[in-house]
Amino acid sequence: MSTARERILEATGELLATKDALAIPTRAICDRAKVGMPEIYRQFGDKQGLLTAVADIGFARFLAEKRRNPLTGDPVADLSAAWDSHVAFALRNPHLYRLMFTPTGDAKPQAIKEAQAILLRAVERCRDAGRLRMSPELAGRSILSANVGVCMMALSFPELFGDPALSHAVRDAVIGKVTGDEREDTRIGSATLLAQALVGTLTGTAPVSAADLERLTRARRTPDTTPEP
Amino acid sequence: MSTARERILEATGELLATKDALAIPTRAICDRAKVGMPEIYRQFGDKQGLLTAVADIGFARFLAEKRRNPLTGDPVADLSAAWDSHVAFALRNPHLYRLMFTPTGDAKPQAIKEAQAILLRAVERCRDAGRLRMSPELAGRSILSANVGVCMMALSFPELFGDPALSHAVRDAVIGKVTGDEREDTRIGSATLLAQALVGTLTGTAPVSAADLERLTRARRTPDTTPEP
DNA sequence: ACGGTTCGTTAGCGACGATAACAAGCAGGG
DNA sequence: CCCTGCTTGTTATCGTCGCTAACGAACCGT
Repeated sequence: MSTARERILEATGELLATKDALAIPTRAICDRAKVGMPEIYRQFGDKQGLLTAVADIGFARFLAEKRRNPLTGDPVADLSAAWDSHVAFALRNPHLYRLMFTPTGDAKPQAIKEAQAILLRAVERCRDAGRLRMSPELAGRSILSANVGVCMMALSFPELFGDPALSHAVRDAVIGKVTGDEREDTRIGSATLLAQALVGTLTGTAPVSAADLERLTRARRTPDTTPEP
Repeated sequence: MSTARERILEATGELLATKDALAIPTRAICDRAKVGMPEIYRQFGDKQGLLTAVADIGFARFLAEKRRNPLTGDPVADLSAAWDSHVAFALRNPHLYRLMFTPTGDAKPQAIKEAQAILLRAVERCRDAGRLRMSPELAGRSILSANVGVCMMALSFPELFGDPALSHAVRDAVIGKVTGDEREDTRIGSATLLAQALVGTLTGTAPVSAADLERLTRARRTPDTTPEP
């Protein structure tokens, strides 16, 4: 048999799969957990305390799911995968997600700092790969803010904002801005082709190596890594 | 003397400036509005009905504030200004904002479609100026989702996400991606300079006009407007 | 065996959302 | 004028909620 505290947390989590957190009566929790009402207040002091404890457990699951995400060689692709797993978690546990990311009153779960820390590490891998254009802190918070916004809108107004293409658009926008958007390369590449064509038509000589041009443009690009004032 | 309905709405709005919506007792509303309790239920049928009515009034103020925003010649700059006024409104009316954008239960205010419509018009002005890279609908929803996310995180976790620089970073990211980021022009411009230098060194002739190259690159860019499959 | 801690049970308080029942005012038509 | 119908105010009450007090039973180490 599990302890009373564990049963209360588990029962709350199960009821949270059906109703919103504030719509769950403590008596229903006690019934399901086979516990008397005072046990909740002995263990958590408050209903808010119970809910924040549940939110923290939710964060633990959330972060465990993110840690289980394998790291590929491309840290930017890992950022995208983390974004998608975030959205999937929100859609799979809507009420728990709202409890975690829109705390009521002054009951802010402190586990969000850990989520930010994990994102920070993922962003720092991008920086180490030379693919970050701002401070890791600002980058991580930008991604998390936009990610939460997409999830909240998808949960609150699914008919208008539930489209997965919306999530992908915002994801590519913010990740692309934070890291060096790979479209830059293709665009500069097309300008390179243009330059090659110009050289070819104007001189009739063989075009310059694309690798040479790429090296030159990369040299021009790196100073942009410093944050704007 | 105003009608009972107006007094109830006004009283609720005033109390909403101090507490969260769900923490406001209907009796406090009745006391302040000088109304008996049944009046609320005669007018709005429900507390949810009252709150959604208040949320709709909040949307009206929100949209009026946006409409008051003057239109400059640069539609992209107008998008940025709209983003900033959105954030300012959220920080000025935190509880009302949460009531508007994170509805409880099934009480979704329908006024959000109007907000999306206004954003849509602002985005279409960008498209008419040739500065849009996706469908206006997707663009508007992307901006609104990210905007709401920044506001919600700033309200819920101000010590971590209250930095205005964070709002600006996400704003520039999503607006830059949706419209044609002006950095593209500068980057392509530098590549153009590179091409000019190449042409100059390899041939010794006068470089091609930058306007000609810009016209060519713009011709290559427009097909990207079509949404990805 | 004993005292302290944890857990379960009952009962109850005060506040809340919501409703019923009824009275007061005020319109317009006979 | 009264009668009728509608909106507004008043009081009382119901059921539920979060929360607590009081008491008792089980457990555990010394």
